[in-house]
Amino acid sequence: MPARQPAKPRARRNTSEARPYHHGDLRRVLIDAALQLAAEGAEISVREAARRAAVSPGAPFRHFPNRDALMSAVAEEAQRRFRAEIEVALEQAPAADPFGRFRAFGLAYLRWARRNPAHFEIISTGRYFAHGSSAELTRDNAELIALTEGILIEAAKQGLLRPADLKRIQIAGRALVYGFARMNLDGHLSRWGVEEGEIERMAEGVIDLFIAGIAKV
Amino acid sequence: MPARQPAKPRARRNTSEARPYHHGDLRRVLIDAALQLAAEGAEISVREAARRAAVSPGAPFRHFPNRDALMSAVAEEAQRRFRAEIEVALEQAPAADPFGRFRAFGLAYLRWARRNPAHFEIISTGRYFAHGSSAELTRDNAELIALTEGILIEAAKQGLLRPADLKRIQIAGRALVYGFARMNLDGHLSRWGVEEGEIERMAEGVIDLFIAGIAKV
DNA sequence: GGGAAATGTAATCGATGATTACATAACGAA
DNA sequence: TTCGTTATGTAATCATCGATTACATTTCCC
Repeated sequence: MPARQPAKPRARRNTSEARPYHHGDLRRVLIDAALQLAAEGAEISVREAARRAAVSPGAPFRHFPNRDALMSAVAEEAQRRFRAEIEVALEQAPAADPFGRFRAFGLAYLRWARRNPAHFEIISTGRYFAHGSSAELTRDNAELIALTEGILIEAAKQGLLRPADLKRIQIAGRALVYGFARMNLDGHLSRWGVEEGEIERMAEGVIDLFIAGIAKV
Repeated sequence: MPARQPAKPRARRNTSEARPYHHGDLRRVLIDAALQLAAEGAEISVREAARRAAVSPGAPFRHFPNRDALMSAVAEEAQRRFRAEIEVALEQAPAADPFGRFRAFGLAYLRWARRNPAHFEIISTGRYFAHGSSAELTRDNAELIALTEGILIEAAKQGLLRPADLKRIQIAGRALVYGFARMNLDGHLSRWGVEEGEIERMAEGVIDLFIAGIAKV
């Protein structure tokens, strides 16, 4: 693999500067800077990312045709982390217990969204760039959808569900989890009188309520 | 009430212009222009609103200290319309039928969000301004929350619910509806294979599924 | 070695939110 | 009616941002 080292320039011409003219991996650094900007609650701007990479304002455009492309790359990275964390959580839940898996999925989803609000916003909102433009993003997303679908199919196979259209259950479940995550993100929960300390517990309660609602009595 | 007429200026000095120097009700016109900008899917910019009001770029700042204040006023107007439409829908549903009312609420909510995506986004996201700054917005919102609370209390009083914490049910229901609205808004539904024509039906199905889940069996 | 390609810089453009000094109209008290 | 005060709009200006272009430097590969 061509993991280039920064490769100290052979001849240094500069009087005092330490950084070589070429940056090493500016693309990567810009994405990380943007991710951190978001995490700090700031707007992501190309210039600020460039500033943090100690590079001229025009440099980023060598790696991204426009701001949207940077945002798209940022979203890809965030979505990768999101998916990875959920999959780790699911490894702890036995495949034979669909409701346990559903619960684990929902909790991991909500926990990540809560810990990474700005990143969650970027990957879920489709306001920062055209979501269709990234194949990787689409793939990661489809993978998560397939995951929940598999869980529900298993539940149906075991005869755990009340009679209902599977797709409808799946979408309702996702809407519930997505909605809770966004209510928190958008500051609705405090307006609903849910204290910061209660959120985690309320998340569990809401998920369990949903499961009880679809489970055969 | 001091509903001032535009009050044709007594003496006209201008050679050809039709519009008087003072605008009549620029504040109102700016809000409407901004609402229309949003409805057209464009970004709301102070300058563009001023342009549409045929007024200089600095004029809006006589009525709004900054862009956020304009956005806040826009949100207030949108939220007023939102609340009004939901309340009209609820008038059609008898108070004695809580589930019918819950259903009517959800459907009216989702229909408005679907027909006014940009306005819904503005009032729900809290990304465009500080939501706490508008008392009117807070009041309209609290009113809607109280509405759903009343519905659930009535359902409990009639013994229609399975045993569960009311607040938990309320938040779950709101998360479900909010989540569905946002999934649609954020383009998730198409990624989930829900065609445009199916959305309305799917919305009903999801709401009914939730009601069935909380109803006593 | 040396030329082509990649990558960064500098200068510049148009749009935006915001501020300031100034112009004009409306209002109200004498 | 008149005249000063206040409200409201204009013009000019600034800093920031995304984006483009011409140019400089470095790396890569034949």
